[in-house]
Amino acid sequence: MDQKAKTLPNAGINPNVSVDCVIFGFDFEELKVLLIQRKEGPDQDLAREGRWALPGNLIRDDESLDTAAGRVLGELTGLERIYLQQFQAFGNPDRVRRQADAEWLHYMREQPNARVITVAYFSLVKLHGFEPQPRSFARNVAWFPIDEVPDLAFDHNEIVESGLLALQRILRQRPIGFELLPRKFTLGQLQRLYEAILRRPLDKRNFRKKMLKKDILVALDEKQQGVPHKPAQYYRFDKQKYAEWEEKNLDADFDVVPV
Amino acid sequence: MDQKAKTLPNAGINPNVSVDCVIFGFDFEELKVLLIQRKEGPDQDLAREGRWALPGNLIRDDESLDTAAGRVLGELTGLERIYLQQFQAFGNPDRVRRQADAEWLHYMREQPNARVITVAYFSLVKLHGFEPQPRSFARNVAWFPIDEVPDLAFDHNEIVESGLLALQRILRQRPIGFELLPRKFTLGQLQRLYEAILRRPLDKRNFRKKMLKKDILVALDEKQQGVPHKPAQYYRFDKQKYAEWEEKNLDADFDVVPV
DNA sequence: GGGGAACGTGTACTTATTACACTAACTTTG
DNA sequence: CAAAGTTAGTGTAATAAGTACACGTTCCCC
Repeated sequence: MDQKAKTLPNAGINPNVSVDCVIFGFDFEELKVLLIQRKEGPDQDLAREGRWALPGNLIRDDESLDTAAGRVLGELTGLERIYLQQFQAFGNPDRVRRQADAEWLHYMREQPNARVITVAYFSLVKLHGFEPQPRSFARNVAWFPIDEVPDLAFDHNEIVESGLLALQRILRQRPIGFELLPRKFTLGQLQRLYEAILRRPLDKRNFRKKMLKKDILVALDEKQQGVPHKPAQYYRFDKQKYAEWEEKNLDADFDVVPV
Repeated sequence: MDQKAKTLPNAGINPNVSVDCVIFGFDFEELKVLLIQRKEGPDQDLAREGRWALPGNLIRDDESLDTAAGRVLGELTGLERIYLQQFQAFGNPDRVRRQADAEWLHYMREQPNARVITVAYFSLVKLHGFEPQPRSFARNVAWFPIDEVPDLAFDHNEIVESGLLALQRILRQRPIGFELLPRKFTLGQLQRLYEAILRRPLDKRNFRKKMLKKDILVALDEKQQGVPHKPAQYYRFDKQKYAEWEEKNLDADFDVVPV
């Protein structure tokens, strides 16, 4: 039985399940999403009409969902050890139908109506100083401001929407915003990040008060340089201190947002 | 191509994706989980050694994930319009392997190493006055206290754990506890429900103060009868009032728990 | 009618949230 | 080199929320 499997071009790949990643980045001004256009080839009409889509792929039979998402991300960005979290599975019967190309022919005969279920992840990338390169399955890669996401392939607009909601929810439970910033950052940058994700203005003094009180930031011996205004103090996030905070507040949310 | 599909016993069923439900109930004392033992038959060794398992099933090609979960629940309990929410997909490569029975033989040849991905839902049932009957795919059905869940089939223990965490999280964001109680209930019962889910004691006066202040409960003209202590006031949850609360507090959690 | 059991209530203290405006430090421009 | 532009950085007073805590009440049962 393995013999036949090995002769199939897609052996070892699960034709029913994919992962898709909503990759967020922050350029100190806006929240952005990384989208791709697929290469020509057998997958071509999966993203019909050249539309932009979320990076994603069918999973292999030997990898977990998390691993598959990490693989997709790695293939696309070359980055590893990136914040990655599953947030929802999508499986409406009309969402994605596999194309009836030769490679899946056997399978299509047996499951003419099956659709692809996708497990969606969101991912946070320090886009500071990182420009994604088209590679592997992507013909084209680009960051889009979250407010200017075009019509995407399949149900990917819905997935982006849900991903943003998930990000907002989790931002108020854990300090994941730092995953989107370089090691050193200013409080102003951090506040703009929170405002970009939550999509509302926050009071500067209250935000700083609440953030500093958590005692998870350490001020560096360094200030901004070359800015046309009063230079800001740099801080970094202290993982160790956050772990301590967490231990003392086992059940509580990590909420730095004035409601 | 449909011809061949129709001759297959499992046509229209997706062999790679299932849904599983963590069904919670509350008997005024403990939080409970509904588990099943499967019927003998082709599925028999899916739940090896007669172990208890979560209710679940492979999905059909013509239904959404939510629909599939609702179907499983309906087949099992006869109940409909029950609180049901997806919380996580599980897909470790070693979690569940399809058995190589005759029905899936074609498929098994092509995907010898595929495993079943499952999308897990949690569900809240008013178990008050409801006794589940073994039916459809279940040989045996029973409620287990959340602290006394036995060794389950596959990775179902892990799924139950995650389901409880998801329930705890969401209980602090929305007033879903009422889904586990009958229409009329006392504040004491409500508090015990919160304590059972969150697994810690809450201060009675503070809990009542916070809960009543939300203005989502209405006192009924009725008190407990036949109890060997001072009879408690009955209340009911007012969905309309909660909708109003929600509108006024768009971003906030619905948190009635003294931290 | 006494004991057992859960119900129902209030207050004083501490902590968190909110709203709000000006000076400081740097660059650029004229 | 002075003025304009820009963001940084800071404090307080008023209100709201959270916390800790104890005792009389009302029913049933014996």
